[in-house]
Amino acid sequence: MTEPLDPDMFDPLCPSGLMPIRLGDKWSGMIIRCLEQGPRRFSELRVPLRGISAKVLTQSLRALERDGFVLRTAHSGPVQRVEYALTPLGRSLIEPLNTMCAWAEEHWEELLDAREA
Amino acid sequence: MTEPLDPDMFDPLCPSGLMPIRLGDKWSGMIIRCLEQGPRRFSELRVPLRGISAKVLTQSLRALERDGFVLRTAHSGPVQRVEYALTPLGRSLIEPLNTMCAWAEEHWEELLDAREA
DNA sequence: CTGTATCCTCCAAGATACTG
DNA sequence: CAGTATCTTGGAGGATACAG
Repeated sequence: MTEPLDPDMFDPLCPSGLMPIRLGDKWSGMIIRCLEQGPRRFSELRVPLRGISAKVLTQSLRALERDGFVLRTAHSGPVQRVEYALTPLGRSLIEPLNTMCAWAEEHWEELLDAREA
Repeated sequence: MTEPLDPDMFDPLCPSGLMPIRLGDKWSGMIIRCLEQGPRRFSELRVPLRGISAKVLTQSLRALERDGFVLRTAHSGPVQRVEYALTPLGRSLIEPLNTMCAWAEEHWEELLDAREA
């Protein structure tokens, strides 16, 4: 491991390098998982993501939208109603996300044990 | 999605919640991938991880060690020589990591396109 | 070679208040 | 309801110098 990896993780355009940009933050992964079962409204997302501030949720959602993971739809009407849904690209992330979570469920006891020692 | 997820992502002990702790940072995932092919020395790791400072590499390695992903071995001798290797737990992360990277390789064109628009 | 010790900067995230 | 506008802060990450 003295040579750059293939693909080079530090190429600014490298896939691996892109991941942290949007999934390395605190909320993106969780938001995507919250949208797995179908579109949700802004305030519906705040419930399972307890603790998230409106500002941060807005920021995260905007970023996910910009990157094509999420689609924002504002329904006009007497009461304001905005829905967020996964795009096909966003849905394609569900599987790798689940792989990670499956790993965590399978190994977190070990992790806790290691941390104590 | 108005109910807590199952498992609840915000349980302090939840697997999903644990992930960002060690893999959400900038370097942990990459370090683990750098150790995939076998043990590496401190300075060998700095090459592919170009740009990482000694301080940050040390911090990351210590954390990975504490969590049981990496094993540190100091070989005594005339010249100091320290090797880092994946533990079985660390190796078990390779697959989910590769799943993520495979996703990225497959979709980053879409991601770039979305970002331009 | 393998780190420590300092100092510094930046920014994600949170708190709070306010708006159409 | 779905956000914006400000202000603040903790801590990750980096630069540099030094040490065993």
